[in-house]
Amino acid sequence: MVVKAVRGFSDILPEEILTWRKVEEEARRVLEAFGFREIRIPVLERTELFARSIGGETDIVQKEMYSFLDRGGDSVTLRPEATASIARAYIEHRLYSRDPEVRLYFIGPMFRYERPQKGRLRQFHQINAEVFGVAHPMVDAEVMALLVLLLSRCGLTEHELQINSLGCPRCREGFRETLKAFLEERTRKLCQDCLRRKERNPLRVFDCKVKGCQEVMEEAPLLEDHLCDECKDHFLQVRSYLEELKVPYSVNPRMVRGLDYYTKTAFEVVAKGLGAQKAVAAGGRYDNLIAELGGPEVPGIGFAIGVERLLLVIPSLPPPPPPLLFIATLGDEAERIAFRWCYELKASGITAAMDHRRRSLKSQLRRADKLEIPYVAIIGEEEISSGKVILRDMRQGSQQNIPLDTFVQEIRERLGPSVHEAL
RNA sequence: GUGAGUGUAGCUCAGUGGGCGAGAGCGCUGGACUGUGGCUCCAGAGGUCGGGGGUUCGAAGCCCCUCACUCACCCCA
Repeated sequence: MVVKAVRGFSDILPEEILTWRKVEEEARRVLEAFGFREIRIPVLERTELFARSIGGETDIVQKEMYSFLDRGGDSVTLRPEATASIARAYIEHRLYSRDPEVRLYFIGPMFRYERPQKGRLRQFHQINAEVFGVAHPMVDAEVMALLVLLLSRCGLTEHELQINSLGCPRCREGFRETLKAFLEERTRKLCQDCLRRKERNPLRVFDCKVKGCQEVMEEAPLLEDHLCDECKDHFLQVRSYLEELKVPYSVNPRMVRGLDYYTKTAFEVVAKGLGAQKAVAAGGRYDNLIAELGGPEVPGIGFAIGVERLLLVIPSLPPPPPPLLFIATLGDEAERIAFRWCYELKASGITAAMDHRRRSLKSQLRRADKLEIPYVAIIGEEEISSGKVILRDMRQGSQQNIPLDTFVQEIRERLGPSVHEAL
């Protein structure tokens, strides 16, 4: 094999497809029941969109984007996430003028130039859901509740919803400075990465894994205690509405965000068995994003589910079923007849198969057995002259004769639509 | 971008004080059963031992470089 798939880009093989479909179908079912409508956004956007929404200083924008100049000289980027694009579409098509509340979802691949590891690829898939136009904390709780519901429907059992409040630009800026000052006094105890974080995004020091840093952060001031009245009240209400819906959650005061646009509520669903990349879904409120992108003052909230990560922790479905009937042939004429029968059966929705390699009857049966095909028809010169075809039940090992000239009709009646829907 | 660990048949893996024409199980093909699957037995096909260079009489095993995969860091779904 000379040419292989590009690093971090993977094929999804037929045996995995049913599990993928189940997740996507559950997502559509649940989201549509909650009033979300599907939107499809382009793979490519102007680089500027992501620089402005995600934040020009974030790692995603700095070093993880697939960006290039197109032939017209414009800088474009394969989307590293969907929220920015959905927000762009919302503004561009003035969807806010149709109804004050707009709910959208999207399923598709994202691209980030990162080093692959468990639960992390360069092309990966997300299920995104966004609500535009409502600032009320009820919506925060509803979105989290439906996320948990959706994940459980997909078969995710061991998971935990963690929530936090990131505050608004006003209170967060103040806290940033407070925290930075706190860190300045303990620089000797911080790791190299955290010294860098201290400058770029001091909140990130909270989720450093180095012991020394964690010890320092035990005593660090918490954002919780520095929220403005509005943010504090919002967070309390979100919690009370989650309780109203009986959604279990825990507050994680150290949870922070890598994207700049988040405000107030942030949440994650973490699962066991995922290694270091243990968040299967994450989201939050972004009340200033639409305005920052040039739209009206409209609040928003949403989440993204990492589909590959979810697939790692839910049971997989069995592969697609084999054909229903295999036609084994002996001789040229039999092969020709079987060829026609297979076509006619498949055209009416019955999956049939045959072998075109002129193998012995034994090897044809062996193949049918290996493929777990439940019925095998046998046709050779004897059957052609007697006008009777053998139909063998592979599970029971029994067989009977059926008339050659009404074969297709006979098979349709016996094995037809109860198993496979007609085309 | 950083670090560690792995690359031997289609798959899962044995094989290092350097000496093998390179093995096993499963899978594949054929036969025993010349037109009847599964079980059993027999036979066969299939390998640039990731790639390149070096050391050596001799390298799958040692040295250097390189590529790929995996996990972790960074970051994140």
